[in-house]
Amino acid sequence: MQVSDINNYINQVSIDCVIFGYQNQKLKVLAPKLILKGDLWALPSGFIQQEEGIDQAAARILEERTGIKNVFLDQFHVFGNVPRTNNDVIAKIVDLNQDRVKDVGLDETYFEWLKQRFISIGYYALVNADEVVPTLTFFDESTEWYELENLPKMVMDHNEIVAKGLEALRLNFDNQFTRFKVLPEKFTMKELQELYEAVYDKPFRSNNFQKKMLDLNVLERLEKKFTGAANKAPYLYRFKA
Amino acid sequence: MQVSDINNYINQVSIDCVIFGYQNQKLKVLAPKLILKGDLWALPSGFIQQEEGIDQAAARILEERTGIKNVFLDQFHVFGNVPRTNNDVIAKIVDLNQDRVKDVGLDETYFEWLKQRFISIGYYALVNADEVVPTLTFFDESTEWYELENLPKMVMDHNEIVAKGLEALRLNFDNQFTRFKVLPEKFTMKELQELYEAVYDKPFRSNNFQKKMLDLNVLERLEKKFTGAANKAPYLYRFKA
DNA sequence: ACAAAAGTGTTCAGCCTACACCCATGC
DNA sequence: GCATGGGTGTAGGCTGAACACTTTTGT
Repeated sequence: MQVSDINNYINQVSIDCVIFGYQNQKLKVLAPKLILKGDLWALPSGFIQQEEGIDQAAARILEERTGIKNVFLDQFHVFGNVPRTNNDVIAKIVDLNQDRVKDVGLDETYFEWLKQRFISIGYYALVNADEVVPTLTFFDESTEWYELENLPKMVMDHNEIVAKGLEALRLNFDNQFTRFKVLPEKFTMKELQELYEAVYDKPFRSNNFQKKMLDLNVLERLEKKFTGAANKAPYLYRFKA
Repeated sequence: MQVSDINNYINQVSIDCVIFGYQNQKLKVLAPKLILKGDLWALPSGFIQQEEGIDQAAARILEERTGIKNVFLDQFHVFGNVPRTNNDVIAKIVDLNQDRVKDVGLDETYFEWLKQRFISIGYYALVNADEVVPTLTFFDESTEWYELENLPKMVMDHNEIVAKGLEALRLNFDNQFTRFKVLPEKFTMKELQELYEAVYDKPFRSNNFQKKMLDLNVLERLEKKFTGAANKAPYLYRFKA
């Protein structure tokens, strides 16, 4: 991050990404832990360049933080009620990490810029957690996946942003689940059901679930999958083109 | 509008208000006509002050343009894909209205500021059109209510913003209609139905409509309303506190 | 008595839920 | 054959739409 960059960003506007990850039949959220004495987390965030659209910016930020390209992202809300600054947290981090400040080429101007009031546009995405290779920024100590029940304390209104992002994910999931690349190319109905159960955190009945899915008319039934298990072989499905 | 104001605004962020008005059983949109040779309209817009939240800013902008206070406003989308500037339109208006520029205390700095790229937060509201006393800005020739079918050509993506605002209004109407102050304190079921029919631009069956409304459990039935007409007197209703 | 419009009841179809049953597979 | 889990069928309940009917009011 070069200081010159801040001149190319839109001022006082940020993008916060609620990156949901699917892993071991569980829905998780990616959250960097801030490099502080206390325990405090944040959402992966970034800023909007003058030449790029906001959707584009969100995709770039997500790629910078996770290494994953071509992810479907959806904007869900803008958070901009005052007071909304990270003033004290940034000051503390800078203070505690003086030794690293020069190494990474940051300077006081940048930190002051960050301490302004920000309006933040919330985006959510759903990715395969195992594909993610998190990149740490100057402010991060580590980045981990957290289950929604164990979500740690986050800066400002970031906990609220996650809650609203989850709400939006669930609300739109029937229309969007084919666009998230979390299942293998070919998958069984059971695998799709497990994904649904993770997202909504509740069980579905397999027969009714299958009926609902097939009625959506977005699945293509393929050959059967012989697993070697002592039971009927399930069909494989693929999303229609 | 003082030039000094732009230093107190958040840069490159605006708020566009889709102000729906109810009048003569019709749903309309408030749109100022730009003071140009050609015919071009825009949405009432404004900017966010450093000390105010975005919801607050939207309420202030709406009040500045319509004179109405305490209106329920809902944020529905952010528009921020590039290119998104009013460059040419502003240049033309300034050029055509040189004589008025100094009178109203505007200067080149302000116009240059306006020509930047803007990210715009969309809000919608629904008001009683007859209560509105529109205020004209430097850029407006007039301000009128337009029925949705006759919506004129607007700058940038403003037509799209209206479309998305209408979609949001309809989507949330069952949950929000009690918060819009467009009906009199006491109203008949028929009056409520006419409002619904205006919003959704389709007829409802009075018996099914009544059942649905009463099931929502937000209406309080009051005394009958004797109009003098040669038919059964309808009940009056009030929104529950 | 009658017309006009408000209000109520009732049936029908569609959808989701829940329970029961049948089928393929490997031991 | 039998346990296991996939897949299908069907009855019950809820919701919303359409139709028919009853009630109230002023002329």
